[in-house]
Amino acid sequence: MLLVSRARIRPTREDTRQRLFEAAAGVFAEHGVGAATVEQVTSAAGLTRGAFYSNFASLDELFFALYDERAAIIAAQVTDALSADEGAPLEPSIHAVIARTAATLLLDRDWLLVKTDFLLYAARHPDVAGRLATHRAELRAAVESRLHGVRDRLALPADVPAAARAVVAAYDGVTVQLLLDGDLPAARAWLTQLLTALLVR
Amino acid sequence: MLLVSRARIRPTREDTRQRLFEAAAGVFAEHGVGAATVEQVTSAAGLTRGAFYSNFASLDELFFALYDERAAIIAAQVTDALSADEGAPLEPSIHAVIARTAATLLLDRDWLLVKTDFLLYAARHPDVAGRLATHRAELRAAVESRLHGVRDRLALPADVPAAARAVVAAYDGVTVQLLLDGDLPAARAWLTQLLTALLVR
DNA sequence: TGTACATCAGTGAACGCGCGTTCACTGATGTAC
DNA sequence: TGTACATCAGTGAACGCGCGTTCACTGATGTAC
Repeated sequence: MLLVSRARIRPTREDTRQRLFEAAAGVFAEHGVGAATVEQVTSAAGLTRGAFYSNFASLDELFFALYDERAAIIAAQVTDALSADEGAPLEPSIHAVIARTAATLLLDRDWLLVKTDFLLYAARHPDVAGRLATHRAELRAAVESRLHGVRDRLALPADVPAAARAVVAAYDGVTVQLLLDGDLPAARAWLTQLLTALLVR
Repeated sequence: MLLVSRARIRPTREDTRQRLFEAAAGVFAEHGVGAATVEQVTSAAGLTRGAFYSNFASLDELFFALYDERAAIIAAQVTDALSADEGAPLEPSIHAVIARTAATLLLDRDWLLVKTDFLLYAARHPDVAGRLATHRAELRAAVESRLHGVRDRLALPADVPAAARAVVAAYDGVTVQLLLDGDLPAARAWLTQLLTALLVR
């Protein structure tokens, strides 16, 4: 049984995994998946390379695990944020929905870098493309379900799925611009403008 | 003076550079810039590593030179294609302009991979981001100049630059989808649909 | 046209480093008595 | 509560490979006479 009174000296296995995750997120964002090394990740985590091999079989495996974890968190956040006011007594205006979508979708630069790296990885290794497709489908489903509430006011009212895909395309397009200039407020404004043009009749 | 009558045995320096370019385009597309090695490029070109160092200082330098060359070719192609019917007796319909834009912009998968790799590289190394910005500005200018011909029929008639940026954003968004599924006809159709929604009043 | 010489692009062997991967070992944690 | 033992997560040294980079050399091309 675990002695709660005595302070724990050695971190649990899960602690170590988490430290590797966090260090890897930074290293992958900075150098890219292709160029990252085990040494960079473990030294950023303050561990030895042996610790890495005790927890993962390869950098790719860590990269996938990291992507899955972060993608799940983000999908849940987006779903929560978008469905928060659903079924409220007063149906929100479509502009309010767009504002919330634009505010929710754009995330921090490190994640965009890792996500784009994963896009390239998936494009080059079709066998892992399914992971990315799953994540995108989750986001699309969240947007779609949100759009149903305002479907009569959509520019493409008969085709909510197409509208949701258009939202994702606009998001991807703005992501590229954001990666280039790093101007988050401008990206949000631009995304709002695009979504309005795409969705409002 | 060069003897034209005798068949040339040894390729010119420019030939070698070109062979390295072509081999590198394939290797970068397949493995990514981060993971590509000098050995992969030179063996794909049928040369030794020494030949590489006789022509370039580093893989990065080759990558930049390749990007510049291809980007210039593509910018010229797009400009030509879009301005081909300008000043024609009959102003083309906006739908014709959209169709031509959609047909012109989407290019082969290898280029999309390299281009996206360069996007990530630029995002991580702001000092080279200017090269990419230049290329994007050329494309945007070509689109913008084309849109002027149909400005009265645009959804954003007062703001042709914004319309041109929207075209680029839609293009970037569709690029992501195309990298994932490789379905070029679907991507073209989808780009046409997005551009129509964005541009046609 | 022919010969002797200079140039220099590409060769391929060599060197050394960094990295991936392994593994005997350490010492903290958990368990049995 | 205390002691002896088992487990096993992480250490860090070691090995070997692949790669970047260099450089003396080769032989095709260009030039001078």
